[in-house]
This record gives sequence, C-alpha cells and structure tokens, in this order.
Amino acid sequence: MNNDTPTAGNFIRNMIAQDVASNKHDGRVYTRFPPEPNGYLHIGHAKSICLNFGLAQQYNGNCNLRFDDTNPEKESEEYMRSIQEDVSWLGFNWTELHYASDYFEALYQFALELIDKKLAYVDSLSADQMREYRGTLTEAGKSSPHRDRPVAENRDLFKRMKNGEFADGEHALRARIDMSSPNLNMRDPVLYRIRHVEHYRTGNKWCIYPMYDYTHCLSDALEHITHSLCTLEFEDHRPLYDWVLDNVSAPSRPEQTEFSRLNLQYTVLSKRKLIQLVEQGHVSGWDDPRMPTISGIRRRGYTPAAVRDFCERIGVTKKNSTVDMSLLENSLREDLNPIARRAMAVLKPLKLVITNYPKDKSEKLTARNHPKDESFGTRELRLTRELYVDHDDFMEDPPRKFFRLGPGREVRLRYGYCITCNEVIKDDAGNVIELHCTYDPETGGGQTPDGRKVKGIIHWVSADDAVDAEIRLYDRLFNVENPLQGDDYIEHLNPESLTVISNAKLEPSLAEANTETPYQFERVGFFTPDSVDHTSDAPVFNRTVTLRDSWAKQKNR
RNA sequence: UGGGGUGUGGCCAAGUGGUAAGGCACUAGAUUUUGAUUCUAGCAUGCGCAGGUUCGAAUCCUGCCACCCCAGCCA
Repeated sequence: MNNDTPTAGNFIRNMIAQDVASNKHDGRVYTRFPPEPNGYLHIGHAKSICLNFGLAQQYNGNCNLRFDDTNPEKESEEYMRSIQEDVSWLGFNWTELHYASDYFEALYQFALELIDKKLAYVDSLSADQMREYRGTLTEAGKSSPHRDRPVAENRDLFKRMKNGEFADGEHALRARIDMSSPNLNMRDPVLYRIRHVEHYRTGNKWCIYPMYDYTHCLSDALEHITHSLCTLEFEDHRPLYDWVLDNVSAPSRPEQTEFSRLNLQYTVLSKRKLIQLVEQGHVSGWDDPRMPTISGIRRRGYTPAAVRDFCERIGVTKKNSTVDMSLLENSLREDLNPIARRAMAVLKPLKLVITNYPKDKSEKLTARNHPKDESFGTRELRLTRELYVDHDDFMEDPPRKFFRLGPGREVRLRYGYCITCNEVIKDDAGNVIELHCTYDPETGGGQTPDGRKVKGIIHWVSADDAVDAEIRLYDRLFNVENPLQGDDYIEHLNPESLTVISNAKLEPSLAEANTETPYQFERVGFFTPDSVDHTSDAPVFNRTVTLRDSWAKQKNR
C-alpha cells in the first residue's frame, strides 16, 4: 500500500497513538473490519475499511477481515465473495480471514459459563411478551417469570435448544443483567435465539444462533483485537460489550470505540435501501455505476486511490455529518488527472465541412496523450475535409463570451487550424444539421500569422475514420441532497441519472481502450470503458466524472 | 418526559487555557492549443446560546437550546 495521502490527526488515531505510547495492549494495534455478508459494500464501508486497515498499517499492526455471519436468513456466499473482492480492490490485505460462525462452538461454551455463573437464563416468553416486559424508555422493565430458573434447568433447556428440541421462538437465552437499567440494551438482552435455518457455512449443524452483541465482543477477544471500531449507533451497546467480556473467561480484552458513519449528498448509504433499489429494478444491479457501492463506483471508473484519498479527507469524528459530493469528485479528479490518457470524442455529433479543404486531402497532426506528462507519448490524428464537432460547441445566436462556434465566429480545432463558420445548414424542421467553415492554412502549430487571438479551442474527430460508440452519462442518483428527508426516498430518484448516447463519435485510438483504464475526453470529462459491455467492435464508455466547467457555472448565472 | 451522543464558516475538519490549521465549495486575477490542469489572492472580530472563572476561554464552570441514536429472538 502506498502512502498517497498525508495523514492528519483524528480522535481515534490520537487515542491509538497514546495507547501505543503507554504500552496498553502490550503496544499492539490489532483492528478488524467486520461486515455482515448481507449486501454489497458501499462507500460508507470504505470509510471503515480505510480506518481499520489504515490504522493497522500506520502502527505496524494487523487487521482482520471477519464476516459477522450470525443471521443465516440474510446472508449468502455471493455477498461474502463480493466483500472480499471489494476490500482487495481498495488495496488492503487482511492479516487473517475469519467468520463469526467459526466461533459458534466457543461461543456456546461461553454461554454455558454464563449460565453456571447465574448470569444467563433460558426464557420462554414469546417475542411479544418479552417486548412488554422490557418496559419503555421512561419505565423500568419487569422480570420474566423464568428469570430465576435453576442453573441445572437452564443448562438442560439450553442444550435442548441446541439439539433442536424446540421450535423457533419457543425459548431464548438471555443475559441476566438489570431489567430496570435506563439503557435498554442491558435489560436482559437476548444472547441466543432458535432458528431452524440453514447457514451458508455451517449448514444445519446449528439451530441456535448467537446475537450480535454477544458474538461481536467475544469474536474480537478471540482474535486478540485491541481496538474495536464501530459506528455511533453501537455506543449504547458498549456497556453490554464490556459486560460480556467481564463475565466470561475471554482470552483478551478489546475495547470498543465509536465514530460516525458517512453520509453523502444525493445518495443513500444503507444496505437495506440499496438492496431495495436493486430488487425493485431502479438500477441494473449492485454494480450499476450510479450506485454508491464499491462495485458500482469501480464500474463507473473510480479508482481505489481516489476512494482512499476521500476517506482520508473526510476525517473521523463522532459528529453526524453529510459530506459534499464535490469532495468525492475532487478526490477522483485529482487522482485521474495525472493518470488519464487524453483523447477526443464527440458526444453529440454535428457534421462540419471545411469547404476550402480539398476532398482528397488529409493531414496527420500530432497530439499529446497527456498535456503535462511526456511519458504518455503522442499519437497521430487525421484531419480531413469532413469532421464531427460537438453540438454544444455551436450556438446560432451566441452571447459575447461564448468562445466557440457561431455564425462568423472563429475557433481553433484542437491540434489543428483555425476555422471560421460561414454557413449553417438546417433541416426542414429548422434543426442545425451541418456547418460549413473555412480554415486558415497559416494557423497550424498554434500560430496565427497576424497575431490575432483565437480564444476558443474545440475538439473534433474526422468523419472519415471516427468510431461509433455508446456513451453512458451518469448523474446523481437522487435529485435532492438528502433523499431520506420526506416519506419515500424512492420519489427522489433522479429520472435523468442515466443518459445513453448511442451515436457518439470517437477518435480511432479509443477503440483499443482497455477495461478499467481511465481516459479523459478532452474538454468533456473522464471516461472509462464499461467492464461488462465494452468491446473494441462496439465500444461502451461510462462517464466517470465531468471536468470542472467554469463556463457552465457562468452560464447559469 | 429515561439513557447515550454531538454542536467550530456553505460542506467536512484541526484545535485540549495564550489570542481560530487545512481541504472542498465559492470569489477575483495570472498562465494555458482542454473555458481542464497549474498558480496567486480573498473568504469565521468569532467556535450552538446565556452567564461565570481567568491577565487571557472554542478550550474550565453553571444553566439553557438544537440535533442524532436506543424499546429486533437484525447487525
């Protein structure tokens, strides 16, 4: 892993620095990233991944990838595979790969220990009853009639739960803590529930499954994790995390610290909602380039370095915040700009004829593949009488500051001559379908013989050798900053989040583009060949991100 | 009205008693065969509010206010 982004302090880094300095946990730093394999990872997870793996790297420690697979009803092999792929793509290597399901036997033994210490009991209340007994935010709960079952009975019942003698929901193992605690998590939380469901890894070996609060802390302890980082909503669970570790003969003593999860403008970052977008067909899948999933942004053309940089820049705090989309895009552009090869592509083709350019003539023009990095080399472009330019680079009645084509206006063809628009050809409906221009042969090589200023430069492709391509223009998935505000976030889906251009014209070199290789289409944006649909015979490019456009800004004022 | 958290510019975010870092965004200008990039300058008399302690407070104390999370046999 590179150190491409300078690291700034944050409260967790500071805490770990202190822990290392004071030799807490023997000076070790061991973190873990513990996803539940019940969905694809998104950019919010990237924050946690970068934090956990990054901290381990910084302090020469370790970081495990652990699947928190204690709820077989929602988990699957597919999710598990995608998660590993995404973490790797981000550039991180886990020290050890674990599954909470590997600890089921150990967890069971710890549960027996709690029972023996009279700190856990089998309850036979129904889920509804249990809710009633729990009390409310302002009223204490009351004890279950089974709270004082003898140890032997608890042991027997628990074993029989494990042996499959009871139906789902008939019994549950509960911690015996405090039914009047102001923290609801401490009102005798359920430790085990009965679920006769096949687990994707343990099959039908178990029909009792441990709950998150019980599993997580012990898994951390079993792996000798030192710093267990999680999101804010688990803050109330920390007393329980500690309670379990304090009351069982755990092999080590990890510590939980919470930070705020990432929120991003114009999108949603919750697995539940993302799964809904996929299942209801609002997007083409988890890897739809509009999705904030790791696989989605990867397909869109985001780079791991850009995501890492973004995660470093947003910082880590305990404050709920919503990050500006522009911050993510800035990290992306900053990474792409120096590495993207330049090329010309016309998204909305408008035929342009250079009337004083001979029909059978053509010239080879040398173009740089990168304006600042000569190692990218050069390529040759063929200039011919008939070209395609972008419709957006022409206005019939342009304002003063429109430095592009218009009747009588002169612009420079990128890497070529200056041309002046003399005639605008329209179809019967009045649409502009062709421009007739003349070129000034004295203006090659960026010169103008009389020193006149030609401010506008436009991109073009030769009509003779242009390659047809499909271009997918992506925009924000939702058209409001916070889609969750209001009754139904689905209503805020942006109907224009995807615009498919089927007749774009590319310079020939682009047909050979490789998947996941970023390009900059000059003056337009960064584009990446689609990893699924692109072929050299039928190129398909995804717009990764636009270029900054100060003209568009000015125009809108 | 119980408990747990959080409040620093439009958005993030440093700062931990010595007189408000940085990034993004924005604004102005320079360079430019991408209206891109790059560069330069500007951008909080004030850190949720009100008091108090102190020579000195975003940092300490007191009281308020706002927002977020918690009543799954989900994680």
